[in-house]
Amino acid sequence: MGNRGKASPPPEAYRPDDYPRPSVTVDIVIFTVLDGDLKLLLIQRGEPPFEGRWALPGGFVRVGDAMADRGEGLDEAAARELAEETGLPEGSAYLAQLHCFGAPDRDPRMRVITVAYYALVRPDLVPLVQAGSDAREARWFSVAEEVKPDRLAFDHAEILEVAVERLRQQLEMAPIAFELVPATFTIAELRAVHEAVMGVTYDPGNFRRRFMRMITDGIIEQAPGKRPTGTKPAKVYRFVRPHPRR
Amino acid sequence: MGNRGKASPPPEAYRPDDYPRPSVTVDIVIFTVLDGDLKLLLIQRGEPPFEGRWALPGGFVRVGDAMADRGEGLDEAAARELAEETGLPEGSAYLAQLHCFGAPDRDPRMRVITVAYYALVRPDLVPLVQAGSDAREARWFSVAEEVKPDRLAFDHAEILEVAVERLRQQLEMAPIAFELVPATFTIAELRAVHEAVMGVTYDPGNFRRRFMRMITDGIIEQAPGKRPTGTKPAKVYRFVRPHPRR
DNA sequence: TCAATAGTGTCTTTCAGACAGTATATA
DNA sequence: TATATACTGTCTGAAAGACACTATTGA
Repeated sequence: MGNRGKASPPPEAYRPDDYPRPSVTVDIVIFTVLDGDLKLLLIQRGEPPFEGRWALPGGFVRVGDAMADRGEGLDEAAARELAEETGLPEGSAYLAQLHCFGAPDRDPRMRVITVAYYALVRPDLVPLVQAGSDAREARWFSVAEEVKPDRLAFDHAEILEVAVERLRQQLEMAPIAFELVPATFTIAELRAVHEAVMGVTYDPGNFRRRFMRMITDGIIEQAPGKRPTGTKPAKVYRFVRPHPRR
Repeated sequence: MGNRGKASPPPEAYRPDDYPRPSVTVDIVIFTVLDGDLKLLLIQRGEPPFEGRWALPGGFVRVGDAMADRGEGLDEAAARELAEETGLPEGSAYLAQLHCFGAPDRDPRMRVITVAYYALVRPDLVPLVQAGSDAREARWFSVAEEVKPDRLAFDHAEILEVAVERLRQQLEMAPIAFELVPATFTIAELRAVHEAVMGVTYDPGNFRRRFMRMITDGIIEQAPGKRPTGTKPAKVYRFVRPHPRR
């Protein structure tokens, strides 16, 4: 980028300060899996536009005011928002940038460009969530059963759609399922996460074998103890780098 | 952070207009493959900062000034920049959003957040490129041989790195190689593209079989004619939806 | 005729999916 | 004892990689 930037063939030398600037926000699609169901944290808006509607948590990126204060980076802003909205300590959830949305009319008030992130909260942390969240109403919704995309504020339905798509894709490519189970877990629990996210069922035997390979690959290892299941107790495993952020 | 309205747990009701806003640009990593080599279009900067250094083409997103004019969307801005910088008609290259970069100090002058895109230009269009590009010096660089990441302006080395990574990933997942060959192509040409992008060599026989499957899948089909190769002429194929944009 | 590339065939390994079978806990 | 789930084994088919082989052109 550079100066010049404006119109098609104009020569050079634009002082960027001359350009109108958009507001920039981060919005976060916060997922967890509870009881074998993919859930999403939404916040009820307290004022217009979309008053009373449910929306993704988010907020403005702190940009600073000039030379002195340059504000925060995008990942930083997202981590801060995530912590603020959930009450969880920073770094306790997986967080990754998703996509940038900037349709001119996505906010009726003004031009707002948002950098969407998605976050994965381990289910054992969910009980801690409500605690820290601020005044506004926050609730977990079942993505499959409860979320009504056309009732979401702004373009958040579109963001959610991209997020689910990306989550599914990542789940098949990266060792990311561990971000959605407690520190130790059984194969069945891991399978439940996959099934909840992908919206399919997996053959228990085949699924197990697939993850047994991760043991020989050194990605997961058996942990001490067993998990009672109602019938035969199951072995528990843990992710080798115990719940890595990145 | 010091916007006057800091913001951590504050109740509500910020008039977004109160917040300082960043400049927002789009930067485009424009790839092509020429002579079996992955190339990148860079532009030499004519003024500080980074005067004389090579940079990704890009420019400011038109944001409009108020109610009346809301400006353009991000994809729109990227398509416009791409057209302006290459002289190619809009829509003649594949274009997809890559990632958003917003480190506070990525532009020494001021706070600038950039939405990075990557573009794929078919090699048969490359000769048309210089024509339309404006006064500034633009040149194709071999990504493997010529680009010196630490000589690039701003954080463009980082953007490039992410772009190459994404391109490789996409090449293995999506029918995207067709964006880097002429409308009709031989298997060897397609293989050359894959080899250039991935930086490896493929067994010709195995590679062929892999793409023969795309015929039965209806993704590519044989086209009339043969391509002389110096020895035995090769069959030519075409992408079934002839070079789809999206 | 030779060199070079186009194009085909075969063998092996890996892995996913279907599915049967065994083991071990609780009710 | 019954049953539900943990866990193991087997078969099949798809696909990738290594590699040998045939076909067809230009020089």
